[in-house]
Amino acid sequence: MKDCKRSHTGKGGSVATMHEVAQRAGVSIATVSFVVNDSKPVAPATRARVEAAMKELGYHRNSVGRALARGRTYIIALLYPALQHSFSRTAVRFFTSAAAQARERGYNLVLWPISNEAEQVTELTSTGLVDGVLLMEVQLDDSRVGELERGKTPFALIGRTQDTAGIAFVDIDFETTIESAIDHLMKLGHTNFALVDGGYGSDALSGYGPVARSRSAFGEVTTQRGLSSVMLTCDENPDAGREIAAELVADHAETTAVLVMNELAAPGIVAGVKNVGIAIPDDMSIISVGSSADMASMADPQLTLMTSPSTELGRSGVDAVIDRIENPLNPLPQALIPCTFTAGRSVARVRSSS
Amino acid sequence: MKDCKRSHTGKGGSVATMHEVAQRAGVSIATVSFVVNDSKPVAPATRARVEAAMKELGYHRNSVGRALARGRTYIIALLYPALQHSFSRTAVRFFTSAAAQARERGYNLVLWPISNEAEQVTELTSTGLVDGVLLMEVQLDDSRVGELERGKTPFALIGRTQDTAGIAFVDIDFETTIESAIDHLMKLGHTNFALVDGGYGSDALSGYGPVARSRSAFGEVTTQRGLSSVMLTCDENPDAGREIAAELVADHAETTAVLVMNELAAPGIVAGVKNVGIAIPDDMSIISVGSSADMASMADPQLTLMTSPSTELGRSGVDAVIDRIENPLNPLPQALIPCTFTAGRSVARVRSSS
DNA sequence: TGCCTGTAGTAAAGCGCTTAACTCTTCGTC
DNA sequence: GACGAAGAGTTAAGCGCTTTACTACAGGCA
Repeated sequence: MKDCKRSHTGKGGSVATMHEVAQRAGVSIATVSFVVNDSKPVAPATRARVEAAMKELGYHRNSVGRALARGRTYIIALLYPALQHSFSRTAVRFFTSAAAQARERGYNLVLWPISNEAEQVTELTSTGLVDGVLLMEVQLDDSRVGELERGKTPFALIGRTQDTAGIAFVDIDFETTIESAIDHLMKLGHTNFALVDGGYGSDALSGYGPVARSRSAFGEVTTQRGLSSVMLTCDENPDAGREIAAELVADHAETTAVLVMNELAAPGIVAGVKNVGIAIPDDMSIISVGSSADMASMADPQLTLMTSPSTELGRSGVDAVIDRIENPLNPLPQALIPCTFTAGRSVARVRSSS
Repeated sequence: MKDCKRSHTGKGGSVATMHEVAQRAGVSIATVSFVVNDSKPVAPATRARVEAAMKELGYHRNSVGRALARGRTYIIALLYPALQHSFSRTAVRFFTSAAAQARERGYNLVLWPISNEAEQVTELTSTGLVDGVLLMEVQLDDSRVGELERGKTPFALIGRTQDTAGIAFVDIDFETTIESAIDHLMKLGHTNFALVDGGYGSDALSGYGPVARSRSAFGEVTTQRGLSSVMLTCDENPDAGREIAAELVADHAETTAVLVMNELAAPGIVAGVKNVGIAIPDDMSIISVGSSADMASMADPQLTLMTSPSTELGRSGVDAVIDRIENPLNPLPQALIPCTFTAGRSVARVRSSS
C-alpha cells in the first residue's frame, strides 16, 4: 500500500532499503533499525527473521540516511596540504596509524586534500560533511587554525601554533629530541655542532613550528653546554642538501656534528659532504632528526636518526579529535612526544686529533 | 507554528538551516533551494532577499541533507593501500592532480585508507557514502576489482588487471616506456642490459602489473634487438638496492645499462655499484623508470629517469570515474600514457674499450 | 480480580534538502 | 475581452534512517 515504486528487489539500480527488509521480515522499520544498531532489545526469533531478510536482500545500511538522522557522519578529515609539501614516509606512517585508530573507534579517517586556503577549510567544515578535523603541517601562525576556531567543528592539530591556549594538539617534543641528539653526540666527544633545517617555502620559514622550535632548542642547548654552533637552512630536496653541504664545509670547517632537520635534503647533504673529501662518519657525524628509517637509509652511509614518533602521533591525534567530538567538556588533549634514537652508520666518536 | 524547537538562531549548536533562511526571507524553502542551486529562475528582488537572509544567518548548505535528497554525495574515494606500500612522490603528485581535477568537476576526491581486503571495499561502497571509486596499485589479479565489479558503484583503475575487458582504467604505457629507455641507451652504444624491478611483497610479485608488463616488454625488446639481458628483483628500499647491486656486478659483470623499475631501491643500487668501484655513469648507465625527479636525485649522481606521468594519470583517472558516474553508457575509458625521458647524470655513452 | 512492571514491537515525527506538480499572476494575442 | 502561455512561487512528497513516545501483552503480586 505504501512505497510501491521500487519494490522490485534485487537489481534494478538502488540497493535494498530498511523498508524492504522490514516488509520482508514482517516487522516495522524501527525494529530493523534496532537490530542493525543493536540499540534496543529484540526477541531472538524476530531478530533472526530480520537478519535473514537482510541477508536475502543483501542489505547494507545507507550511511547518508543514517548521518542525516543522527547528525553525525563519523567521518574525520585529515587535512594535509599535499600541494605544498611532500608526503614523507613519516607522514604515511602517521596517516596509516591514524586511520587504524579511527576505525577502531568507529570513525572513518580520510585524507582530504585542500590547498592551504583558510576558506577551503570553512567550505569543508561548514557543510557538515565531517564530524571533526585533524590538521597537519601547522604553521606557528596559521590562518586555518583561526578559521577552525571560529567554526564549531571539533578539531585537533598535529603540530602547534605559537599560542596553544584553548587548542587540542599533539606534536613532537622537539626540545627533548634535540637535546638527546646533542647529548648523544657530546658523549662521543663532539663539540662543534651545526643544525640544518628545512626551508619549507621561503618566507614562511620562521613560521614553521618544527623549524622554529628545533632552532630555539638547538640554540639553547648548545649555549648551555658551551658548544660551538651554527644554523643553516636549505630546501627540502637532495640537491639543496648538496649545496648546503658545500657551504657548511667551506664556511664552518670546524663542524664535526650535524643535526639535519630536513629528511629530504639529508641524503644530499651526505653526498655533498663526501664529495669534498670528508668522510662520514669518520670526519663528520650526522643525525637526521624527525625522519623515518626508510628515508634515512637512502643516504650512503645510512643515516643515524631520531625517528619521528609517527605512529603515536597518528593514534593520539585521532584520539584527540574524537575526544573533542564526543566529550567537548573534557580537558583539552595536549601532548608532546619525543623522537627516538635509531642507530645508523653516520655517527662516530670524534677524531682525537684536531 | 511549525519548527519551533530550534528557532533560536545564531549560536546554540547547529548551523542555520534552509528553513530558517526561508522564514527570514519570507519565502518558501523551495525558493531558497532554487537560489542556492540556481536550479530555477527566481525574481531578482526575491533572490536578493534570500541572499541577504543567507548572509545574515551565515547559512551554508548541509551536504548530508543534499546528498540524501539527490542520491549523490559527490565524493569519490581514492583507494590506496597505504599500509602495504609506501606513498611515493609520484603518488603524491598523482593524488594532487586527481584532487584538483575532481574539484574542477564538482566532486571531492578523498584518499580513503583501507587495507587490501576486498571486503573493506564493499564495506565502503555499499553504504552509499561515495559516488565512485578510483583504485590504485592494482594487481594483475585483484580481488578488489572483482568486488567492485560485483557492486554497482562506478569505478576506474589506475593500473590494470590482467583482463581489462569491461573495466575503465588509466595506466602507464610500460611497453612504450621501456622501449624508449632501451632505445636511448642503445643509441649510446649499450648492448648489455639489466632490469631491476621491485618485489612488491614476495609471492604477489608476478601479480603486480607494472612489474609483469615491464618484464615482458623488456624481454621482448631486448630479444628483438638482439641485446643481452638479465632481470633481477629486489625489495623496495635502498638497502635491498645495495644488495642487488652487488649481485648484479658479481654475476653479470658485462652489464653496462640498467633499467631500474624500483624507485625506492634505485639510490641504493647506485650506492652499491659505486661501492665496488664501478663508476656511474662512466662504467655503468642507469635509468630509473617510472620514478619522480625528486626521488631520482636522492641518488648520487642524480639518476636519469623516465618520469612517471603522474599528473596526467590523476587527471584522466578522475575523468574516467566521473564519466562512469555520469554517463554509464559511454564507451569505457581506457587509456595508456607513457613515461617521459628526463635527463640526469647517470647515463653516458658506453666505454669504447671492453 | 485488579494493578503495576517489564518487555517487545510499532507509529510517526523528524534530520535538511530536492523536485515534480500545482497555483496564481501577469501578459500577449487574436 | 477571453484564452493560453509563460513566469514566479508554493506545496508536499520523498531520500533512508533514528528515536521518542506509545501500545500490547504477559507475568508477578496482593
